[in-house]
Parts: sequence; structure tokens; C-alpha cells
Amino acid sequence: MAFDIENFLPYLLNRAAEHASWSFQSVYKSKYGMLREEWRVLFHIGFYDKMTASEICKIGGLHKTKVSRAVTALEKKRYIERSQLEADKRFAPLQLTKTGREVYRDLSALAEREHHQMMADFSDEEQAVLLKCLHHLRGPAYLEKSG
Amino acid sequence: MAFDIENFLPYLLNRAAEHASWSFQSVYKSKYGMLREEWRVLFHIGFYDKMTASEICKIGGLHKTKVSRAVTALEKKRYIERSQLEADKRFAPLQLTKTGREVYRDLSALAEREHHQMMADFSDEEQAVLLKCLHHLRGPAYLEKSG
DNA sequence: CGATATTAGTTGAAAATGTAACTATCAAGG
DNA sequence: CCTTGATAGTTACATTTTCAACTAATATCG
Repeated sequence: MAFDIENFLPYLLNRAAEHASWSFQSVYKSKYGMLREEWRVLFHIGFYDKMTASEICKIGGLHKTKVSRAVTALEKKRYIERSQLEADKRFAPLQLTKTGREVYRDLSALAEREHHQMMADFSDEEQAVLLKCLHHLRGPAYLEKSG
Repeated sequence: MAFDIENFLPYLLNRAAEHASWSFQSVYKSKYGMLREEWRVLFHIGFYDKMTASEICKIGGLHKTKVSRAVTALEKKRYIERSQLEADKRFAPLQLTKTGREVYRDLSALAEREHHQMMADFSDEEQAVLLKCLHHLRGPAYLEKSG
């Protein structure tokens, strides 16, 4: 079988990801002035609660410089605040501020709606297969090359 | 149902896409010194044959500045050459050079192997569902917001 | 202890990207 | 033909990203 671009998995995944992110991006960008990595960091903290930058790196598969800069930006917007771990001063646990929690609530509700809308076109079984495959393709969740 | 990051489709797609692209990226980067968009442009021309920049934009869902720069870079590497359409001098049809065809052959063979390797973990039915869903999620193939 | 190695996180410079404005060519209507 | 408007593609400039080097704190091992 010859090479077929339109069914080449990495390409297809990229196209699908770009398309799927599109409408949601415009919301957190225009409504809250966040970049993609800022939103990623925000929702990790919102979802997993208090966590450090390096935990976000590991769980989110993000490079530490991206996280560092996103954290600075989110702090400036007063969406998160960082504390200092007394036991080990290298660690700076992060958590949402009141404003941050509101932003998270708003955006995660929107995200959920988006998600269901996108999934609505598929049968229950298709949805299950899709999620299973994507989870598998995503690779090990906690062991990433970027940290 | 509450919002669950790890099953949020755009995020999952992004993670899967990043992970899936990873090993292949390192090949075209280190072996041929190409960026992602350059590889995208190259394989579009290799797959669809002679085409103009704006056709690549439409089919590949790429912004015209990306394509423009990728074309310049690929031309400098002597992987493609551009001609001039006499009937309408705005159009510059692009095609692979001999070297370009070799690069395309090499990389598309690799890509195909990658693809099959990734798919091998899924049953035939899962594969079919996955591809169907991804095609659907990718949106209309020839009507993009970037051009 | 004290030297060396790790780990958390930051920063600066270089490369890549996005946005918008630009040139050049062609199309359409008066 | 001449103005107005599209389309193909490029370029300038601002914003992001990447890469590698850096600081600071802790861990390890003689």
C-alpha cells in the first residue's frame, strides 16, 4: 500500500487538533487575554488543584520554560498566586485566586459544552473507541520528554 | 457530568498529535534540515504533484505566509523549483526536483512505516473508527479559514 | 562537613510565527 | 482604456517559542 497523506495518522491528528482547538482558542484569547499555554497551565491548576510548575510540566507534557512564562503571565493577570514551600524552597506551589477560579469555572463549562458538541456527531461506541485510541496514542501520561 | 481535562477532546487531540509527531519530526529535522511546515509543503507537492502555493494553503489548511516561507526555504535547499504560469503570472506552480523526489520517497516510506506501527496496536475496527472520527473532526478538507 | 551532582525554576538571544500591510497581476464594469 | 476590486504571493514588524546557559536550593557521598 502506497503512502496516503490524508490518512497519515500524525498529520490527521494535527489537522484534527488544530481544527478542534480553533473555536475555543478565540474564547480564552479574546475574553481573558490568555495564550494557549496560559490556558493549559490554568486548567491544570484548576483541575488538579495546588501544584508546582514541574508537576504541570510532567502531567501536561509542557516544557518548563513555557510553564515558567505562562505562570508569570497568569500571576500578572492575578489568576494564580505562588507560594513557597518551607520544607524545600525550590518548590513554588501554585493555586488559583478567586478571579482565577471564576475564569476556570467559566472556561471549563464552555469547554465541556464544546466537547459534547464535537462528540455529538459520533455514536456512543465510536466515542469510546476514539477516546481509547487517543489515550493510547498520547503515550504514557506521566512520563514525558519535556520537563 | 463535570469537566474532565484528560478526556477533553481538543486537549487530547493535541497531546496525541504532539506525541505522534515526535519521532517523525526528529527525522526530517536532523536528516534533511526541514521544519514542520517545510515537510508539510514538500509532501503535499510530492503527493499531489505540481501545485501552487495557494492550492497548498487550501488543501493543507496552512496560512499563506507559512507556505511562502516554506517554499523559499525548500527552494534554497533545492528540493523544489517554481515555474511561472504564462497564462496568469500570479501563479507559480511548484514541483519537486530530483533531490526533492528522493527526499519525498525516503520520508514517505518512513512515514508509512510509522503509521502502520502506530496503528498496529488497534484492531481493524478501531482503526476504521479512529480514522473516520479524525476525518470528521478535521473539518471540511478544502474549505479552510487560512489562505 | 565539603565537593559534586540534581532538581526547580528563570532568563537572554536566536529562531519561528502571526498579523497586517504591501506589490504585482488579472478581472469586470463603465 | 481606466477605475475599482479581487487574487497570488511577499515582506516588515511584533509576539512567541526554542535552546542553552544560568541561579538557587537540596541531595549525595567521600
